[in-house]
Amino acid sequence: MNITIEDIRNKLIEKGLKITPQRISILQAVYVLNNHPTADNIIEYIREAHSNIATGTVYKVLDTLVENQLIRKVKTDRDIMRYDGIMEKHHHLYCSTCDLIEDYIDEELDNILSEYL
Amino acid sequence: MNITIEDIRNKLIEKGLKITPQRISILQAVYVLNNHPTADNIIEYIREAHSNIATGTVYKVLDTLVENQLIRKVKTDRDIMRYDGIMEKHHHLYCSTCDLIEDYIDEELDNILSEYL
DNA sequence: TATTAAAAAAGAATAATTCTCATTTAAGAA
DNA sequence: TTCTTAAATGAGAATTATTCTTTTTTAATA
Ligand SMILES: [Mn+2]
Ligand SMILES: [Mn+2]
Ligand SMILES: [Zn+2]
Ligand SMILES: [Zn+2]
Repeated sequence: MNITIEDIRNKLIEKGLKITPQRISILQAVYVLNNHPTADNIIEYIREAHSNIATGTVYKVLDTLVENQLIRKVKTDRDIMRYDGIMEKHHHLYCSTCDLIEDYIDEELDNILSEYL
Repeated sequence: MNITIEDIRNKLIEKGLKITPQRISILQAVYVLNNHPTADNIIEYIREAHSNIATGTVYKVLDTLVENQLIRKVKTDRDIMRYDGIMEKHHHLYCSTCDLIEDYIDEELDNILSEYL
């Protein structure tokens, strides 16, 4: 179930967003890095793959993707924003020591929370 | 149930902390401002009351007070730390629009959460 | 009163994010 | 295809809450 560049283009098109190499790279990076990367992780990843990209562009594009519900922002205890390409409802297990975020699905917890009016 | 300067001195003494005018002012400010003030709220409040204080001192003292469990840090959606002088266990209702934090006590919720192993 | 470790003052440094503005480009029109 | 232009990007300066560094002051104890 690897996501292709074509899939990414389609996601952008569905949202009526202009297709740019930067947007494709960034969305792909979020998927590939897939453990809630920081903006910096994404910048590093894209620059390693030989294409340069401006820092401001990355933040701008990430915001656009969040606004269009293609990715999500994840806050942690630290002052660095994390990004999440998984849009299905899920919780996070978070270790404040090493700043690791693990996806966590628990229907029982969901039920308890939704029953609590 | 107003907290006096003497109460504040005693709290500091109980924790084995040196009594300084800055520590007294800051802890008092947290109590008086009492709606989860920012470091800046505290600085403004103390400076209005005619005494000058260094920004770094306020952050340092707040950290000391947190370490000694005299106050708590409260994170919000914004990048500004809030401080809480109420040490009894309580939840927070948070409005991300106006950044207001309201204390919230709900034993039923506490029970549900503690029963959820 | 003298001693001294701890605290505070002052202001520079940090760093993630945002902002500004000149340049480039994607996408639709002709 | 070429033209047009609103939108996107690049480059780097600006922002800002917080931390750090160094010097000076002070609270607590003897
Ligand atoms: Mn996740
Ligand atoms: Mn509170
Ligand atoms: Zn860990
Ligand atoms: Zn509100």
